[in-house]
Amino acid sequence: MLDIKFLKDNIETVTERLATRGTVPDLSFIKSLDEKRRALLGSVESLKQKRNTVSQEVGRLKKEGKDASSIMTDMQGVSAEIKALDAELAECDGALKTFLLELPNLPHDSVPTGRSEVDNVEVRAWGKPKEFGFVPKEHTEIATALGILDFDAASKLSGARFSLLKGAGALLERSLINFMLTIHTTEHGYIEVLPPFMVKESACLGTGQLPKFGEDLFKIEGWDHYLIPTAEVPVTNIHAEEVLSVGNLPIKYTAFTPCFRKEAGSYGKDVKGLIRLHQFNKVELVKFADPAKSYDELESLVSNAEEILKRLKLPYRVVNLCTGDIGFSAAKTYDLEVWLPGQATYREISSCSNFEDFQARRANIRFKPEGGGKNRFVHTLNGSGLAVGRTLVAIVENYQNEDGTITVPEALRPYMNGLEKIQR
RNA sequence: GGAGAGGUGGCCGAGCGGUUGAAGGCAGCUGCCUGCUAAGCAGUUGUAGGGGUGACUCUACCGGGGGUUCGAAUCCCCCCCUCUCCGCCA
Repeated sequence: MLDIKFLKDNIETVTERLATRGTVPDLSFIKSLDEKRRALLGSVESLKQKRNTVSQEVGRLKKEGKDASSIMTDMQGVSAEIKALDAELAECDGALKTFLLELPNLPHDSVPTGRSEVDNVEVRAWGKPKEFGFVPKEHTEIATALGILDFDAASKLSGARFSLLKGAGALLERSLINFMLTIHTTEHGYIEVLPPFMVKESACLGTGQLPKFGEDLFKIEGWDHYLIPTAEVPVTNIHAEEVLSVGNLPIKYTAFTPCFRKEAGSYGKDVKGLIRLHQFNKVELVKFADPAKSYDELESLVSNAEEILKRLKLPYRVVNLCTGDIGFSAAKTYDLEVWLPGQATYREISSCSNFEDFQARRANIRFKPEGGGKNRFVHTLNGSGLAVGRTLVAIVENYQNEDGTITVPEALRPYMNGLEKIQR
């Protein structure tokens, strides 16, 4: 959510900057709506002041045993008027809030301007795609043949876009989770969190999934709860409605959770394999930062996620998403894209963003600045560290051998009971 | 699921229809004092929003939302959460 004060004083700038994202909002009415609101507020507050003083007067008269019935009757009218104005004011506030909740974040100055993913800018690349002495296969083919992935069983149980891992496949997924969490907690200083996988509507409003993107969420029938689409939602909202002390910043959490997404509108995209599922595992990194330092924190968050790929020796590149491709709540996003030899392409495996105070304002997460003064909103950041299923895909494809086996990356072996090779 | 108790300021805790933004205590801050010394005394300390260049001032906030009333932290209704006991259960 953008700051209404900033917005109404900078309508043209805001419009221009939002336009670079591809949405051209009509902000013209904001100013008049805000003026209307302030006018209403002024009159209702002076009426309330009148009511307060007269009510005290009534109390005093009654105490003295005098008659107050005529002013009491007068005040009935005043109260009715207050009620009507309050209702009008609430309507005004509601309209403003609804509008603000559906307005995306402003892109940071360092975000390249562009319309779609083709305008994203590669920042750096690490590792060289391996040369295979044979034609590398896609993960589905390899893993299915090895009996560690069973899509037939998954679709019998749950339909399309679900997966079922077996044997060494399930072990690989579990080991990856453990591996990532261990590095982030013991080397990168994150506190591990295991949050609920269902959250209330307010949490989804806080991080920006609602009200606009409800069609992507699974809602529990007959209940005000949603399956989390990412750990970002429960973990960021841990500190909703709180005032943190600046000395504790940055607060860094890492969390493993499954993620549930409807993927509505993605029909035909990535239909094969483990790339796009209704349920997938992810290890998430979340930070609450001092606004002055949040962009440094974004860089270190990205490097924390990169470290996982480096340890696994998986080639990747870092991409600075352009204005047309960053998410609704983000001010700036780096994607990590891992090389997939079976598809001969880089695929997104992590997305790391600084949301600045966009989420903090929604979730009301503040901090007391150094030396006191008014409470301010923190900056929130998060990133995948990493998407576990896609990491498994990358390992299967990058570590495949001509004979159909998969070599286990060295860094992972301690987590897999020393297993060096996955074979039938 | 059944029965009960409760949700008040940074924390503890009073208030239960009328100067109560809220006693008292703790904690914090500021002075003063200083041979009763891990002390004493005095003052002060919330958030959000509106108006004013400003000193300042007004409004709202006692879990959330409605209602009754001239007036609600206090009464009524609905909801949420926490705790205790019972039942069920991994």
